[in-house]
Amino acid sequence: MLCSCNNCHIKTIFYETLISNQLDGFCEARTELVLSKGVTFIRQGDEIKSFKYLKEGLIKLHKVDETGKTQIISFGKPMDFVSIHNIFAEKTYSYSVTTLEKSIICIFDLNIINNLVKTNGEFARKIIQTTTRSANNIISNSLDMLGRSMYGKIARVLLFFQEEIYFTYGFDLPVSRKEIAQYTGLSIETVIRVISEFRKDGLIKVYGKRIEIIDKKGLKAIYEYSK
Amino acid sequence: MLCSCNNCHIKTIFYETLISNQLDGFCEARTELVLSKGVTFIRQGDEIKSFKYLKEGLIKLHKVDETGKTQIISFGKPMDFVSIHNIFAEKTYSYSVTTLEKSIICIFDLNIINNLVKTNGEFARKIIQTTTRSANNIISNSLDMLGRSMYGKIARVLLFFQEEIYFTYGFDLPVSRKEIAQYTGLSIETVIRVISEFRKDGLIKVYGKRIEIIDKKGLKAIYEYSK
DNA sequence: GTAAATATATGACAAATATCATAAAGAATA
DNA sequence: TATTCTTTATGATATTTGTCATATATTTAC
Repeated sequence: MLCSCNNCHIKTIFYETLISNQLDGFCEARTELVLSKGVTFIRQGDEIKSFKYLKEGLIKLHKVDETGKTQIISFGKPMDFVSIHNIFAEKTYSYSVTTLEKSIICIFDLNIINNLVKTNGEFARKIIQTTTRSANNIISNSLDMLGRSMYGKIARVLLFFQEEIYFTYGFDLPVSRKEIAQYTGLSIETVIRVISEFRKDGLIKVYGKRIEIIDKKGLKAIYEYSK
Repeated sequence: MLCSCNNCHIKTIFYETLISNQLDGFCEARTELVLSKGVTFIRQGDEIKSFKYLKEGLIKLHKVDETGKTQIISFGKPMDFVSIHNIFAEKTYSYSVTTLEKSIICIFDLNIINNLVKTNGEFARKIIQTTTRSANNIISNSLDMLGRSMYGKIARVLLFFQEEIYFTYGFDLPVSRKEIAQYTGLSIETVIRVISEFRKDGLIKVYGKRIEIIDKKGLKAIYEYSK
């Protein structure tokens, strides 16, 4: 069965808003794509033809600015809408999307979604709600970053992976120091140095990509007092 | 007549998507509010009861974080939806809104808008489009700021007021140096110093709040090469 | 498996930005 | 008008962050 995943946010929206015959057609129109780590499956400038949804895995949204510098906009986790920030507003993507781990993407034809928005107001309302929340998250994030020192920025990144992605104190960082630099706006060396300092201060243990958070309170304090 | 403003974006959406009897009821339900400079008409934490639209003037969206520091999120100009970023997603505002100049706000009851979204899919689609575009602007803005030096940040602010608000090379800055600091994440002294430097370098003339852009190309070059 | 490329790490130094102090000008208030 | 408060301004100095150089470890390509 195609629409059988547990905890599927979009399925929940469908069940809450669609009448059952709409739901059936919808599930049949779904495509599932299994992608390995490091695959760029949406490219900045590509025409938007489908609505994508992250079922499993981890992704990054990133873009290249006029000067050629790469910036990471945000990280996406399961149940996130991948393509929301442009899909309803523009014809092409203004950013790229790349998997950071093996991921499963659900793909719906854009016309079907658009049609549902047009013909089902309750569905539309839910979509507005979800896209707005997601955009709000990105906005709070960048505003937050803008006001913090390098220590606060790095602490936030580590806490993000611990609290929102892996839930355990030990985990393998899915991003390189360079990618953390692209996300925080810091230089690579600064990122490496701050991680080293955290290690020397006994806040974390580091074995290459492997991070173990030893003193979470301390890390959180650094984050909070870093304004 | 209540719905008689030219260039009203929301009226355009209505005309394009509503049938005429819906439109009539809508215009009658509208309230217009004239506010002088410096009035905070939406407060962080307030319950969201209406949909607000900036007809004339200039506003700032701002918030206070946990540490008590004020941040300016964005500036709003005529035809901007004031309340979009929370209205469909949350029950209360996560930011405040204050006039920077005498402004006129159009107010619609939230229930009416919500009803239209539910019953008119084309209207819903337009609302999604507008809110998404606005959120995208804020996101590009903060990402852009994150990657620039103090010179680039200040140049951007000055160019913003010239290109998007006043259109003339000479204008009165509607914000204090302190507010520019809250917007850019720089310290007040740095903002003042950079403006002074721009003046000493002949890029602008400064008479208190009055700014005259002398060398726009130069300012733009500083902005662009400031990554 | 070896070579090349990339990622991590650290030191030394330079540049960018913040902080503290002080002062003058303007705006708000009594 | 005098007084207080806020804003703008600038210097001196400290702190933060970036750049360049170099080294080792790790990954990728052949």
